[in-house]
Amino acid sequence: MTTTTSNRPDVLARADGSPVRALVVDDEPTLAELLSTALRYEGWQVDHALSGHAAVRAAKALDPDVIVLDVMLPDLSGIDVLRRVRATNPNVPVLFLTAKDAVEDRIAGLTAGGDDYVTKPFSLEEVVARLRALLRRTGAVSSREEAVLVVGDLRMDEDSHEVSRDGEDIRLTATEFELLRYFMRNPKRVLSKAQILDRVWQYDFGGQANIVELYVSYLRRKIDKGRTPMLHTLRGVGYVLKPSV
Amino acid sequence: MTTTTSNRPDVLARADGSPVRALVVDDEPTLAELLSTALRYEGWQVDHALSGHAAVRAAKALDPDVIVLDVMLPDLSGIDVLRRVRATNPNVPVLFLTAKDAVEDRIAGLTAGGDDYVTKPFSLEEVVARLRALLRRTGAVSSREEAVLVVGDLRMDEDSHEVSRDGEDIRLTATEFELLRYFMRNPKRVLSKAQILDRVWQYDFGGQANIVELYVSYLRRKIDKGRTPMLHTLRGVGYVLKPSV
DNA sequence: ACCGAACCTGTGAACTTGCTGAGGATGGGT
DNA sequence: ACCCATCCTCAGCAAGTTCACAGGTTCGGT
Repeated sequence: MTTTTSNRPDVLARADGSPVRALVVDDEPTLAELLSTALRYEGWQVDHALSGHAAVRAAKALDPDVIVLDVMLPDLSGIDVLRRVRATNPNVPVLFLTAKDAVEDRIAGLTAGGDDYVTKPFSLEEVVARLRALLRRTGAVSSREEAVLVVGDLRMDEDSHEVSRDGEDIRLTATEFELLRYFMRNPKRVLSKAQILDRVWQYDFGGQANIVELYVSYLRRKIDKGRTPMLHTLRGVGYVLKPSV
Repeated sequence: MTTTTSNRPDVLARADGSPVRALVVDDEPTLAELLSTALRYEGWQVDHALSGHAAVRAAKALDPDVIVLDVMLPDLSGIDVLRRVRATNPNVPVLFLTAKDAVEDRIAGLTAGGDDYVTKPFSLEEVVARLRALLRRTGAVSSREEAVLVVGDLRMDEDSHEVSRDGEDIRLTATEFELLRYFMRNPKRVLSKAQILDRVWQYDFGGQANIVELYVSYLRRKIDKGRTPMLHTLRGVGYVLKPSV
């Protein structure tokens, strides 16, 4: 069961086994590209639209399983796009992108229907996690999978944010949680510091590169302290999370 | 029991197991959309009509289990719609939406048959709760479910509005009750402040965002004071209600 | 053994987030 | 008309979190 089309342990798929279809809507080409690439890496089929009108057309033509929608588009407001898209795709879940300091971007009611949003600047890990959560909830994909990640005796419940090792509860901060989630979604795979930085930190992070080392150190303190280590350093390469067995 | 079609603990269904069918009638597209999406998220099958005539037609065609009906439609009065709908669907329960300052006796006439109403602006949590109550009362759905929510030693009777923890009665205000109900319908799931705001507060709430913090604080005072805490803060993420075990 | 590079981690400052007391506004009930 | 419960704003405090920096440690190669 480990060797499917991808060696990722947890690629989501639709009921008929075909890949998840996502539509990314952002007028900034760089961001649209960044998101598209990240989602393709999840094994999904991705299209993107650079305007509201294009988004409405694309939604109609492609019938995506999920939509990532920047609420700040030049031609149509987020709510307009949503309404028009819902006219043809009444059930598609939407993840909204909104500026953090947006003067009340009127996101009110957007999460009410079960949709969700993330604020810019976001981390890719966060976007992907939320999309997966949306897909899980709406049942659009065949996920035998629960919202629980398990690696060895390490356990993470994405819904309740509970983490435990060998039954013992572990409290993590938001950043630690995201970092560990990234590791747990890629067990036994070496992740370089650059990869981790790109994935777990906000895309505009401009700080010192050793922040990853610092947080790995924090994580080890919480999950490896006094136990068989699961988080290993590969000098000059990166880090791996491996079952302690 | 964890792996049903949805991971919601309490999705209502009809006798034959098919989803509940709801018809939303409101001439304001945004509101109709908001309601429809929220009800779909409950796992129901939803259609909406934007006028009285369309509503009558839709009711005939769809034979819904429940109808959400704005009494203030441009083409037909609420009474007319009700009368015509009842001609083809004599038993369908109706939840009326009415403006706050609407004349009281008219509503009284409408709801005489066991129907119910909420005033605009409403909170989604309230609408959903009333609809669930209507469905329960009319027996249109197979609800093994009682009107009682239980999480750990916390108990809430939705019909009598009684709340107790470990046998001890707790008096809650209306807002506190709705907030706790939302938590109890989503135990062990992180709820963000935005989600809570969208769901528990009226859709036109434009106030300070820290209102959620305030009410969580009130709730804790009443349900957690001097006990093992059940309402936990996840900094930067949201809140979770968990059994104190 | 030695050396430099890579990595680890203690310290503390800056910042963010959440909590809660005080009090104003509102509205229903008597 | 008054009172009281409730809802909500505001603002200050407390606590948690993120991050830079720097000195210490480990590792691999020679």
